[in-house]
Amino acid sequence: MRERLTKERVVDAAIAVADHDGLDAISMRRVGEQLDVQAMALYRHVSNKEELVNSMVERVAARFSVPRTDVGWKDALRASGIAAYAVLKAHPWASAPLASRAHVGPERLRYIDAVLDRLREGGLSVQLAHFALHAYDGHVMGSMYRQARDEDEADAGAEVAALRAGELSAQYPRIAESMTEAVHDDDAEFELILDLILDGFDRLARVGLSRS
Amino acid sequence: MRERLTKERVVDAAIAVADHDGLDAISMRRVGEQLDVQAMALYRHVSNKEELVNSMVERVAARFSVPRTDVGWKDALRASGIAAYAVLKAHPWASAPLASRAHVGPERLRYIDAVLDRLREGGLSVQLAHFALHAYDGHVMGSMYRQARDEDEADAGAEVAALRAGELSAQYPRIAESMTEAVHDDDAEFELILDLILDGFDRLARVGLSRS
DNA sequence: ACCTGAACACCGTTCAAGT
DNA sequence: ACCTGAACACCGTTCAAGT
Repeated sequence: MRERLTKERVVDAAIAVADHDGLDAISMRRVGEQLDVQAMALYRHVSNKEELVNSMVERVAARFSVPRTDVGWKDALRASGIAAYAVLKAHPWASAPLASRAHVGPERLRYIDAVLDRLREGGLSVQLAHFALHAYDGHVMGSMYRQARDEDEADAGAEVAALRAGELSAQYPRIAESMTEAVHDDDAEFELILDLILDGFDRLARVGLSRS
Repeated sequence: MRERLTKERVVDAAIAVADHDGLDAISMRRVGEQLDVQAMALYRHVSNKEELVNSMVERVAARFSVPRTDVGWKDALRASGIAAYAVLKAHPWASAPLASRAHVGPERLRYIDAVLDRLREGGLSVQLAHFALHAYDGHVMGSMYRQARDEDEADAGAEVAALRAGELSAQYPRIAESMTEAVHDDDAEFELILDLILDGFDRLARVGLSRS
């Protein structure tokens, strides 16, 4: 009845749990349950929980598509950034480990190398490309990290609730203004800042960063 | 002998533990031990672990100094960003909760309101200031979040170790180039990207973002 | 060869009991 | 009023045992 366990099935099951209930819901017992197996059986396929999580993250990173080489570097990186953002939207729990750079595996390296290559081709020095990678990557992973927590916990806190209700607007007038007048469109915001980063580094590259 | 417990002492002890061993080392039993008290005694002063962590984060946020109002907005925000970054460097465990926007308390709101005020004064529309806040805040909190994990775990992974050893440089040539030729100066990187963000939004404000 | 049961040292948290 | 002990339902992980 029960299929034989494989590492692939273990990681799949863990991803299903995380997609449903978040990364904190991952426990060896819970993943085992998902597979109709005792927690201890998982240790045949992953050496410990950390390796399981790393494998889950790698699986997500494997879905990041490398920037195209047949269009301009900014267009290519813009598109690959938006694509990675979309992948993360489907697996928001992966944002935290990805943003924190805990364990960088081969899939991640493949992606990073391709991004660096585009940046270099865009005329950025090795030094500037290194900075640009961190700005780009930090923005892509970091944006989803912030959003993930904004949603999944309704743990807004008493103050934010009061703000939303219109109280405290005297105490924090600019926040009140922002909450009532600004459009809160995470996707538009993501793209605007992404462009700002790419254009900013383009400008720096063209000015020529002599020190490097 | 033992001083009476107060919420302040509980939070102080927890911060000491986190400064020493990271956020994951925080447990009610461990914090109790630090205070020569059973874990259960802490529940007199915090309603649960989540509230304890929120209080720890608020204490760090209390040390963020608001941007000055007697200099230009970009200089002011540049300085306050660097100051916040320095505070986080002393308490890197706070970066994760701050970057994720889990629980925003009064100290955080005070800081955010002041940043928004400077941005508005710089001529940014409500909409643009809202985006700029996220870019600015995400960069400040996010940079330290990445660095925190880069260091505290020597869990670099087999691949990164191999890269450092010069192997795999054929497979990931751009990463190899970056590792050998680029200067890895986190502070300089932080400031360059901070400037890029501030200058970018300044430019957008001056061009006039008609939609908003 | 593959999975399980029992066990160990941890968690957060509740609640009745001690002083 | 303030702290503790015992307990409950969880963790990750080890190891000997079962099939």
